Amino acid sequence: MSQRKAAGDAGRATIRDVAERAGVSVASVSRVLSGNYPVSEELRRRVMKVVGDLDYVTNAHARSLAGGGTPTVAILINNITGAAFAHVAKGVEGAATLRGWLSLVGTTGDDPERELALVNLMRQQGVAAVVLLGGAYDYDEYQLRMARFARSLDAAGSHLVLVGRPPLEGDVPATTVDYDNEGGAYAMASHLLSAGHRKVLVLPGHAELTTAQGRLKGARRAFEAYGVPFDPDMVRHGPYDYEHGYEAVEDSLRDGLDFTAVLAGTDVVAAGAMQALRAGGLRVPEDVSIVGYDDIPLASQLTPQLTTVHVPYEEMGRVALRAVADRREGGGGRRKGSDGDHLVLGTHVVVRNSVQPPARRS
Amino acid sequence: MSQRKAAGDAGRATIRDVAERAGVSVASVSRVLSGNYPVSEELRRRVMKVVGDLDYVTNAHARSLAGGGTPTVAILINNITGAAFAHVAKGVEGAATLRGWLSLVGTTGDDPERELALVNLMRQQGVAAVVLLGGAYDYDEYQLRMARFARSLDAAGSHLVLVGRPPLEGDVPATTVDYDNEGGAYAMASHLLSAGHRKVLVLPGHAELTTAQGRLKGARRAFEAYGVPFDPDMVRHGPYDYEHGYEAVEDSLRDGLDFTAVLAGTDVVAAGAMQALRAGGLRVPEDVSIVGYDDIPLASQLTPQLTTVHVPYEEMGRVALRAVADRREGGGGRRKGSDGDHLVLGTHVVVRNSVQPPARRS
DNA sequence: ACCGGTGCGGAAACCGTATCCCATGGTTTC
DNA sequence: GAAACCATGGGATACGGTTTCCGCACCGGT
Repeated sequence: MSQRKAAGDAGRATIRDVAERAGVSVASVSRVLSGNYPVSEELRRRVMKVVGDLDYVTNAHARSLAGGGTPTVAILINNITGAAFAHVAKGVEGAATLRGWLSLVGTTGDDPERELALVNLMRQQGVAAVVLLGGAYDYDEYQLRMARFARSLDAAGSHLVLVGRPPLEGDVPATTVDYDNEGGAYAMASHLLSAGHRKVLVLPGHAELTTAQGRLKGARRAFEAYGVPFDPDMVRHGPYDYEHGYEAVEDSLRDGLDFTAVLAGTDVVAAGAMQALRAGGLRVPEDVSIVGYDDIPLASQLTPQLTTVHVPYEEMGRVALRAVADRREGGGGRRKGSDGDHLVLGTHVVVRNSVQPPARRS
Repeated sequence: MSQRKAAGDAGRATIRDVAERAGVSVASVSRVLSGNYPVSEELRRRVMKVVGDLDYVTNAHARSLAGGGTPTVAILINNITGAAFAHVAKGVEGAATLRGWLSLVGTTGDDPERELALVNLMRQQGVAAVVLLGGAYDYDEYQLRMARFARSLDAAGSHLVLVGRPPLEGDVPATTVDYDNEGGAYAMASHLLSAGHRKVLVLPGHAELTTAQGRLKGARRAFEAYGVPFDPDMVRHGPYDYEHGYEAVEDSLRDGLDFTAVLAGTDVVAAGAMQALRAGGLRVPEDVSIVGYDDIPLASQLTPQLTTVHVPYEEMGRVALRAVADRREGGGGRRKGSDGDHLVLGTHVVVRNSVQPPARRS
């Protein structure tokens, strides 16, 4: 339509508008704003005045096209509603902000299709790194897919960070930030065993989920260490949600399963289990003990407060971001599997009030 | 360094690389990819082959500079850890994804400074809209600040959406998606009153927070409607967290306050209150009834399950995004305060097991 | 066989910013 | 007093795409 010169025009002000109005060159405005070049006080004043008047902000797209631009991290999360993930996200975000980085959050809803789309989207955005949160499904296809992602991102100058899942096999350009999942489960199960429990209902999670596998394995090892036979019939798999905890216990009670404790794969599952026990007329922890995993706020808000395994989610987020930042600054030095590509954080049992020595039961 | 032509070069592939390798022009590649221009089958095939080989994705920055680009919504949230906010975010995200929009999440940590920085950051990103989540602090300065944000964004072709807080006063270019906060509180309080409760401890939240003010006002109106005098001493203000709920009840018990029910401003506050009551040797709901507000998953996971007010958080998110999308498509027709700028969603009481008629107490 | 139309590919002009290179004027140095 | 220099500001170009405008072929019609 019009010559786009019109004063009160719509659309945002450009650096050119500022330059023109201040009677200086575009380059000068850019320099005043980025401040990486000597400028006279007079010039700075004049430019800043106009910037204020026009409420000008630089166009981030143009800036990053031209080479500048603030680094961005993308956080890919299954479900923004999950407390544990939210804490990791918080950690990443906080650490990113601290360095002036930007962070995006995308949710995949557990849909591989959507995950693919998001990774590509992030690649388009030219993000410095993509942080993938949560346990992985242990299919071969999944491994391949991730390896492809990693290479793809790497080729584009970006980087893949896996948080809360085991590292990829082979020589894949990705960083993993993990926690001692199996160790936590071992400690947690040991806690129950040393309290005298022998009949334990185990709700590790989905059988194909790496976190569930690790937790189950840790528990198993503890049983072995205590010389207690591990009964596979006492294991019920299912999703990490309240409903599963509830139903698993409900079913077990109906089936007449004999147990004095529940080892839940997650605090939320534990909450469901607790509710089902109550519904079944059992007291916690007098009749049945319960332990969880994750140590989300919910754990200390339940009655009784839940004994659980603390996972340093927020710190994992911070560590993940630091890893990316270091790699980016450190220049692309060593690349291949030299360690530093796999960080493992510790876990520990938090003892609260949901465990007692087993009472005699029917 | 080198002439940037080198084949296995680092950095992502450009559209030029694709064109060259496919033996066609840059324009043709662009056309094949955006698909808004007729292309021969042969050409499409050749280009797609190379795109696959090179694992090429378009540079989002360049694209949006050139006019195209996918619209982006920014979600600004106080604390990503809050369940209610997370649900709104989920709603926004879901609706955005559905239309192929992108969404960012930023957290302000309740820091006005950071909020300002984020809004500017989003302005730089050229987002289609900025969605601000959560109750507002009712200072005059805050109103001014928001009005400035709104105008700033509007001038840049973006738009401000306020979710879960009352609309801005005056003629400000912003959309508000709100819920019937006061009505919900009115209904909730009525529920307690009709059960026979007359001594109610009220924990509405921070006195300056608009949501807290609305909830308090609704409760007050219910008391009036029932002809029950409202005792200001029975109101304890504080943050919307578990600790506040716990401490408020703990203090009230210590002070010897006489109450048969707790009207909490939030489910999380209710959870804290419940715990404190138990710690004080009181049963819920036999000795003291409790109600919450928000209806986050926690509410139905507590024991007893919490009677609360359902707020359609996720839907609010969807509605917020729809409002933005409509406005963007509908062309900048009407602007000023004609309604449609303020949407209000309904709330309703969800009755569970945390309320009983009052028992006789000391 | 010539002409107009149609369909498709190419060259070039932007989009808004950062930066490289050069011009200029005043200051320091011999 | 002239030459070399430093501090600044301006002009031009690159970044990676999209899109408009053109031109070239190839088609059918007369």
